[in-house]
Amino acid sequence: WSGKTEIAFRGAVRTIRFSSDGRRQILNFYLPGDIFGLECGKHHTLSAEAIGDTDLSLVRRSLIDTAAKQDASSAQALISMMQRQLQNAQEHALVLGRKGAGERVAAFLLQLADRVTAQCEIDLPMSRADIADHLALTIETVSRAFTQMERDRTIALPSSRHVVVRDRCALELLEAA
Amino acid sequence: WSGKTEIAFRGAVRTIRFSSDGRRQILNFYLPGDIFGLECGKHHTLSAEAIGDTDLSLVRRSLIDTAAKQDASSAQALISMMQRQLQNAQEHALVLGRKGAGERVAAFLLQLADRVTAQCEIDLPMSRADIADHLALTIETVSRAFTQMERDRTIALPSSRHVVVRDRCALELLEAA
DNA sequence: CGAATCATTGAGGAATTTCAAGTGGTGTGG
DNA sequence: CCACACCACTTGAAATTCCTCAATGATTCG
Repeated sequence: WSGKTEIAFRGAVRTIRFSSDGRRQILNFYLPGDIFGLECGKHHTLSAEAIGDTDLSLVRRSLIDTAAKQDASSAQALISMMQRQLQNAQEHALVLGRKGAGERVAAFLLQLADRVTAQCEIDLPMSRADIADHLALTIETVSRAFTQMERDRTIALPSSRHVVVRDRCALELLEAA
Repeated sequence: WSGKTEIAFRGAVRTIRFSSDGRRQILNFYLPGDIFGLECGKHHTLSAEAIGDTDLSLVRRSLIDTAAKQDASSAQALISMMQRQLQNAQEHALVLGRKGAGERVAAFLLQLADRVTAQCEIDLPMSRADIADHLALTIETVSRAFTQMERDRTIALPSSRHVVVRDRCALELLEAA
């Protein structure tokens, strides 16, 4: 995968990097409407995978660059999208570096809740393993965090891929912990 | 601090984010010649501090943006700088997420070694606390990692702020571990 | 129904943090 | 010049958190 920028229409996408010894880190998940691939420079440093059936719109990188060259406003748009990506990456570093397991999962759920239309009903397109590799935890630890939140009545889990946020405040409190 | 992009001439700078409960995460260190502040969008999400005496060159953000608008090549330059920053942030997330204490310190030293002229003699401008807050470890763990490397003859520590890389291969091996 | 995959749960172990004490250099005042 | 205080750093032992390993449950699909 190289030289393309993409927009997810349906489904979900994960961007991945592998450490030298094969451990997987999921950098981000992309939902319908999100744009990704902006970071690709000359070297391929990451790969992207669809999660389940996904419709994408591909845009050649060269098209974007020439558009940015010719049109000041597209250049500005590109720059501010990259700024958001950069801030997002830094936020992620903060979460990985300075938060415990429960706090990471809470932050993840809140971030997701803000991105979907029904802000209390989240359909997780990704597996526990994906969440674990995004938050730098194990599957088991993620699962335990979910169960704990369910016990505390912070969330409900009608099914393992469907989360209902019962108490957003408690979730925000948990994130800060 | 806002709306400025800066170039370090002398000394060093750290960029910082605080988690809601006050824990500090140092996102990056900047050495002479480095450029930082590209990520600043409308909201201030991070702050920057000089480490010791530092000379800086400030550039108004608006100047950069207008330059990018008028000149295609400056826009391209800005975009590729941001790409590098983004890749760097993702690499950092990988380090924080998927590496142990020793590996993080090794990665940090290698990264630093590649940035200074004398590739084996590193003068650390930052304290152990700064390194700890960058690598998401404690002061003590960083200190222990240094001591361990010294015992293994991987590095030498003439003083606590001066590192001599004795065996770069061992360091690279350690990083991958 | 059985197999396969994904998720949950529990017990034990490993790595890092926390807490507490000690070292070493540096500057200051006697 | 030495005693002292101060700071950053180092070191050790105990505590905590998360991971590993192993078993069990739930859901889907042939």
